[in-house]
Amino acid sequence: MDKKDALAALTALSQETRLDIFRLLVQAGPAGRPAGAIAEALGVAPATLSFHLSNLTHAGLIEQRRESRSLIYSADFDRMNAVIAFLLENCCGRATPAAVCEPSCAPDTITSRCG
Amino acid sequence: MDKKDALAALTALSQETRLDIFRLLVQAGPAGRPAGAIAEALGVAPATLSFHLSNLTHAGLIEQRRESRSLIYSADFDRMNAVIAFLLENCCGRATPAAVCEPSCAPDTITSRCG
DNA sequence: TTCATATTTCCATACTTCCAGAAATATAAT
DNA sequence: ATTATATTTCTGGAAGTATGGAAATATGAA
Repeated sequence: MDKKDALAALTALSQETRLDIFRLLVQAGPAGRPAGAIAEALGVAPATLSFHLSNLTHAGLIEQRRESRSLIYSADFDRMNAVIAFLLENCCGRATPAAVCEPSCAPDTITSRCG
Repeated sequence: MDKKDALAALTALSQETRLDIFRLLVQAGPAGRPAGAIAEALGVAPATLSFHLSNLTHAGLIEQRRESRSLIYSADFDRMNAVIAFLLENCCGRATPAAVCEPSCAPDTITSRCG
């Protein structure tokens, strides 16, 4: 991940509504959540939610898929790993531990380790 | 670290000049760097640098101390650790490894480990 | 095709952030 | 005291971001 991508991710996550959306989707795991359910859970207007979902998507932090009439959004865990790796490498002056981040629905599969 | 603090840190780091400043200060280690040297290194106007330093300070990511006429800024590594811990806990659905982040000038003292 | 549901795009408004010149403040040297 | 150096605060304009109502688009059901 280069600086441009990291800045985009940090910008996306530095807004309260978007951070809330992302946290919700992390909890939801790979199954994700339809836009409507996110809007209801967080109490934001549909147009506003759409604006923020678009922002998170362009930052590469979430993915979209259609299921019938619903658009399902889910967190991109690999991308979030890359963001954290960038921060560790560039803003902490040390090397990155492997795979620190996993879907919460699969806690048994955590593979992180430090060398 | 609560959500409010994490948002402040993410907001601060999501701006290119401020990310550059912080990276420079991480490289500089606990010794830090005077404002003038940062301005020169990054090629930003003094007033602009001061604006960004103030922003980073309020976010808790850097500290200031005076040495004669110079104001020396340095990265707050503990705070950066807390930001990464927040991201791991809240945006990755997993627990935090201990102390992932150390001053680059003291690589021998890295204490990180995963449980 | 007609209707309902789910979501986005368009638009205007309100607000925030970035920037750097000019003036102010703090410290130190002569 | 006067002068020089280092940095911040003040200021205002330009640019970017957030919000939500209304209209448009996409899908599916009757």
